[in-house]
Amino acid sequence: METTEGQVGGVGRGKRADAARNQEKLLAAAAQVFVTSGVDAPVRQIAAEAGVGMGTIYRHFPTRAELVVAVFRHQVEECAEAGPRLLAEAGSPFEALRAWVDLFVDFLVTKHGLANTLEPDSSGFAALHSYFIDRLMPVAEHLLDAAVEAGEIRPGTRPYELLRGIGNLCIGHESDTDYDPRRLIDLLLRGLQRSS
Amino acid sequence: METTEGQVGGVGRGKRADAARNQEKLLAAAAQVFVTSGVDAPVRQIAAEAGVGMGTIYRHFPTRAELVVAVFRHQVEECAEAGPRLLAEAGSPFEALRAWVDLFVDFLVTKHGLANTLEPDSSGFAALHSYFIDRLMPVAEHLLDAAVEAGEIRPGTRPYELLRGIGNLCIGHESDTDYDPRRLIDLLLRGLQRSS
DNA sequence: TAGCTTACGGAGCAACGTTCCGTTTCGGCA
DNA sequence: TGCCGAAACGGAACGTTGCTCCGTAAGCTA
Repeated sequence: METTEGQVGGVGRGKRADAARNQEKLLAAAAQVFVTSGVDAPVRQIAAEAGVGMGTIYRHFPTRAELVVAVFRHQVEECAEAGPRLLAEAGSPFEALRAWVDLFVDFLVTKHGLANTLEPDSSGFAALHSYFIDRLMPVAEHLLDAAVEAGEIRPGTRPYELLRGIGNLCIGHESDTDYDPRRLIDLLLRGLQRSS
Repeated sequence: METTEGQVGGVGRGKRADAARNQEKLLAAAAQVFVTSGVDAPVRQIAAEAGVGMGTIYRHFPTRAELVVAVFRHQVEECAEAGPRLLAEAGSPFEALRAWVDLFVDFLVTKHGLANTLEPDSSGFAALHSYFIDRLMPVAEHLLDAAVEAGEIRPGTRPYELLRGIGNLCIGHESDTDYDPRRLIDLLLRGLQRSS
């Protein structure tokens, strides 16, 4: 599951200088292109934007998903870390859950087309799915458990399903001004609450 | 919005015999292929199954969406007609709404990949989206209004959003045994209920 | 600086949706 | 019955995609 070398982050320590440079260029170019054309942008376009050949992009990121993961790693990480913090700060576990879901939705909604890739198959995006789930599901689980514990929501909701549901609801919000996923997600959260 | 001639249903009245025959063959083949390979099946595959050339399929159904619409028209119609009937039969408007949503979900869930095409853009599937919305939104609206009227749910939920939300939640349920859209849709409906 | 290793670039392949047009078939009319 | 224009057919061909492959270029080490 490695991106290029043993561990992530260091871009290219130990690699050849040009390889490290190109990896940086690719990450920057991809981030740029994702903003304008969405995460489904043609690989060629990203390569062109980076001034790099097709071979290079696939050597650094054998799968599109790995490129996407690399680009968004930071933000996913932030989102994951926000979970426990919100739990400590917010007035109640449920409020923490709500705030965290907002964060997650913001993330998905601002990344053109990201939500569509959360499905397990999604033609080669499996790695992306795994990464999201691996990193965020424990956080969601923690928040849900706390809210159950506090008696604010009914037990029985699966963290995985909640994440996928939220991801799904965020699909296609762009280019459709009549559709605001947040309202539906709000309904979902209400549905979660203990109906006392 | 016509499929081939002025009105739907009659397949090919007034057309040449071979044209009518081919349209039938295409509908049958498409229905068949959709079951096994999903609605995203390659056009070539449908043409081959029908024993027909590429040109023929595109002449009859200028857009994939129109083919899909033609194939599922019956079932969409049934679903639409079930709305008022359920309202009359069920114990309460909310129960009718729930039953109707169940019907809708069944429809989406049994058609491999159909849910994915409900987005307004979805690369040429715009016609499909329009058809679904045109036909089903009034029904949903009616049910929602009745439930609001009866004081069972809070007002303010847009029928369009509800339909799209349900559609979205149904995406990707196949090939993921851990994901059951129905549980989430149940949450959504709970969230709709007046929290008295 | 020589030479081995690593990485680069883009031509090339397969699959797809869609278009286009030469060929075939139909069916009304003499 | 035979003719002929219109209607419909089939599939080759085009553009676009993801991805692979390998000859070439660059970097690093000794």
